[in-house]
Amino acid sequence: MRASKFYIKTTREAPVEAESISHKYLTRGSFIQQIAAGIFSIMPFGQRSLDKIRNIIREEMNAIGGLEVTMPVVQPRSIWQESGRADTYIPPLARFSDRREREMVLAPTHEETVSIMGRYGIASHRDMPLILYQIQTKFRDETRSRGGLLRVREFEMKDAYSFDADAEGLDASYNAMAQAYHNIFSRCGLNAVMVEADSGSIGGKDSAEFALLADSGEDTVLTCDSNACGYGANLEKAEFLKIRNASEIAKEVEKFATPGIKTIQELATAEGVTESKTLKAVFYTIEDQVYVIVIRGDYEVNETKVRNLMGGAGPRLATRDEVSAAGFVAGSASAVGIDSKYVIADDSAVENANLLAGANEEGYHLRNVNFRRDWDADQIGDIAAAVEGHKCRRCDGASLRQHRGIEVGHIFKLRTIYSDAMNVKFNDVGGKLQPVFMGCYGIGTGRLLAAAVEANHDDRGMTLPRSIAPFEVVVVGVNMHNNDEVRELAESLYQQLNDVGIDTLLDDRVEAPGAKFADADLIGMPVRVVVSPRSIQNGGVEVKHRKAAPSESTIHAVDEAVPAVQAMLNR
RNA sequence: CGGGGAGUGGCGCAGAGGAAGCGCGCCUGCUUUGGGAGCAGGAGGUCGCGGGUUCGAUCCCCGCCUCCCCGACCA
Repeated sequence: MRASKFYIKTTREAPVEAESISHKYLTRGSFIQQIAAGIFSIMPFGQRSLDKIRNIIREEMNAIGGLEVTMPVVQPRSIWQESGRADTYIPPLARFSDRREREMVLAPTHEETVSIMGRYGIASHRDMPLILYQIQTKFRDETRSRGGLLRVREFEMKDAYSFDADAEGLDASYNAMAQAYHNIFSRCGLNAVMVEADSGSIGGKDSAEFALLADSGEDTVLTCDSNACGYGANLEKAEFLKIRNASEIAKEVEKFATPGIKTIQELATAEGVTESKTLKAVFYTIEDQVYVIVIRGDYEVNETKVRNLMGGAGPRLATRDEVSAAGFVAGSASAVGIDSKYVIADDSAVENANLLAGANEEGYHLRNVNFRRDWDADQIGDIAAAVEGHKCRRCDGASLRQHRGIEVGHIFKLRTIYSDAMNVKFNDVGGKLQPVFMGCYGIGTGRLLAAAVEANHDDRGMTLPRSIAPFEVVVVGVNMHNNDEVRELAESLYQQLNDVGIDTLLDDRVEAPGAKFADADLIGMPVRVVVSPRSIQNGGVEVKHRKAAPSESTIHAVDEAVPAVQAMLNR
């Protein structure tokens, strides 16, 4: 490709609203153009990088037997009613009516349509395993967009779906997909970690997320410090080892005055004990009912874990009015004297004796409160949030470390939730009708590009790996428009590089050399070849890797230039 | 959904109740040519939209729209 025929509209300055590195560089490099909040056009440079990403994904999907399909963005709402998600997936689901007043949605994901595709043809265990995938546009109307392509409303996703006859088959498909994902991310220059995750609104059982650890991410990921252990999970899912207090004989409850004390910290300080000797009471509303959630004072509640414990209903913090209407005294609240139906407890709260708790009376607390004797809960489980420094539960010792991360991929074992709802069934070996075991697997292509920039850049621009940079090599002809020798050599080199299959851009624009160098660096041309009167005088052409300093170029004789470029590309 | 901020040529910004400006970019010509060149001459704006106040509003007032950032959190 010749730069004079390409659409290069780089700028020195990025729009003020561009906060993240990837947003700035992708905008300045004319890869993307914003149209509305969370809605972008992809420009020619961006298109080239995304095409390369898509091809890497296709190769890896095809390698595990995936078959590419395309499913519709616009779908009748009725199929969402069939799966039961029409009413549970409300905010992100963009709806409209067509001219016949038929209710339509813009697809945010494709479990429904792929289930319909699956049930059309899967009749026998012999039809499986089957993996279908597509690379296609999604729309989610809820998420607050941010960071350029990092989080958008309209986005392209590679979504794959597996169909298997049983749980073992699903495990095999899931594991093959996990390996394919590792391959994809490493080929795109990303060191992504696979961590356990909550399955959220997609549903299903096991799920894992692939995260690029980066401060610009909006995900929180915890990993075990021990390399041997390797445990990792996102915040919604992460478990940790709860350190129990030393066991004690239960003592008599004592009520005592605590004027002005409202917080756990104040209470623990006033009594001269650690926060682990206290019980914290927090109020959540779940389906219009106020619940008191009890957790040991040194831990925090993880809402996602509460949702899962309560069967998927969305908890939210109760309002001040709801709390007082339910008869609780904020600041001095506890589960003591509360009907256990409305009490949810973290296991940390029930495993420790003689704790401090609110007296449900303004200005009073209780000493020596004990589970079962003084209060009870119908729902008990792990609902505590892990934070940096907590001990790993997997290896019983090492500390958990907390990171920010960009979620670049997510894989789920759906099992039979969609096949049951959507009637995807097959005859097993014994001739019995069984639901299909499904899995689903997603990668956001645009986010992957943005993440790759977050992970590969310097102060001059992007340093994307060869595999996903828009071009592999740029040949810069210095003043080639008015120097025949330079022009002929640059043209010849351009031809030779193309002939050996290297994706090359010839910068034949009438621009000052500095402008061409600045653009090559901004866009992140992996290898730069300079042809100029000076290079010719020095014996040939200059070859430089993008990551090398501007002074670190090497001169190569003309007939050795192509092998030198190939060697540098492959290093 | 809550809180904060911002809308002025393609991009970055300034501006004042009375004839819309600067830098970058763009066009033409000349000069220049190794890290975003110089000179000269040009093109390009419904000052987000609607209403109000005023002799006069891009500026003041009211309403709306859009975009960005932060928070989605413990009583």
